[in-house]
Amino acid sequence: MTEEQKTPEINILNAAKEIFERKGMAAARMQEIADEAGINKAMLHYYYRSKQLLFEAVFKSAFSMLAPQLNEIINADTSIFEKIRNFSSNYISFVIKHPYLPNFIIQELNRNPDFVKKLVAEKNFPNISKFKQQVNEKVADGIIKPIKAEQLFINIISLNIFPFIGALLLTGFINVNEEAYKQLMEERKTEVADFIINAIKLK
Amino acid sequence: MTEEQKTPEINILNAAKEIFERKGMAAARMQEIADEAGINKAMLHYYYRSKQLLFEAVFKSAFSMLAPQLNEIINADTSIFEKIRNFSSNYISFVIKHPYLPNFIIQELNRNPDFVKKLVAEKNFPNISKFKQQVNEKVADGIIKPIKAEQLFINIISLNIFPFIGALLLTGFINVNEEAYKQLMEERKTEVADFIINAIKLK
DNA sequence: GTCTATAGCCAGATAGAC
DNA sequence: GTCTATCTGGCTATAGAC
Repeated sequence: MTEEQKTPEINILNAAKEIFERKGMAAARMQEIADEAGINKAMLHYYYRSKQLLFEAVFKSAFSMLAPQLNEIINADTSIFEKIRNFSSNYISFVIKHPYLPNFIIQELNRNPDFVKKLVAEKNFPNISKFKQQVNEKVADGIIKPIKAEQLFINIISLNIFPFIGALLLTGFINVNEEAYKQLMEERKTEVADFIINAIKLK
Repeated sequence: MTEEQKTPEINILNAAKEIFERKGMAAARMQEIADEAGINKAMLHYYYRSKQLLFEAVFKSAFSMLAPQLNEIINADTSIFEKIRNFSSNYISFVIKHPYLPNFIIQELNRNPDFVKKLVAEKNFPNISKFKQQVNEKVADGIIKPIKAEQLFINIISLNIFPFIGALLLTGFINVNEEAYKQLMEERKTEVADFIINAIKLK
């Protein structure tokens, strides 16, 4: 069906995502969201009561799209190298489709640190203990070089997420246009995993 | 001298940095900046005319603190491995002292993409061509594994910057307190360079 | 449920006394 | 140069007709 049959709630939520993710909570305007949704400003309040509540709905929805992606690296039932390859490839593909999403999450977490405590308390953050154990085993077995699982985790996330968050900064330095930068991101679907595996593999 | 002899302009600029970097342009309030500076709101306008102009002064000042740090990796007159070691160590030390700065820069660039074009045009971005040449040489000489200089550059920046921008997200996953996370960042002053060098060094 | 009109508040900016 | 008081515009939120 080309004609989407969506409820007003969903329609508003999608419009709000669009605007909030691009502008952030503080700079977003309810009028803009209404325009994006093709409805009246009053409707936003009718369905979501306030800007704050609408924002929270968007944030939760966005976070629940990102978290499972990150979860994959932690609790998949595959070898450590495969996890790294799958995650990098899948995650980069995902973010190419949702370029503003990671920036939005991180931005709003930074503006509102209490969110994190709440999300942790609600078990919205997968625990990395399984990944940690796996890394420690491989280190002990002499498969990978000695490295703290936490540092490896930080490296994997950094290499996959930052190039999107810092895209504008990086294009400024590298001095390429948007098209060429996209090409670099495509390459990273395999490049990043190769880089990480080279860094940790013994022999 | 313990009593700082600073002009009102500098005093305001410092206060504005503090607030803008933590809250971003849109969420920052002139009243808050005035309070932080210990002066009246009207003074801000007397010295900087408008919020927008004050913001631009802050952004330029912040960017000019960050850019030279990044410049170092590109145009230092040392071996590629030393560059990576120096940069990682220096940059992480720097950001530990200015934790909100990279996030602020990236955030405001993302909200205002035209800034980038302006900054590039004003030559505020160092060109990476020297770094590129150096990487290509080392690849040709069989010192490092084949890798595009652009990808290596992205990796270096990502590994050094993201852990600060995404600190809240990462602490959520790793499930450590602020103190333990700081300790991880301290370790990264050498860990990051080791990781990168392991990834690219040929045997 | 959906709209128009408007209340009410808040923040940037300025007027004007000192 | 520095302050208090105030204007003005814009934005969230709601009242109320349909």
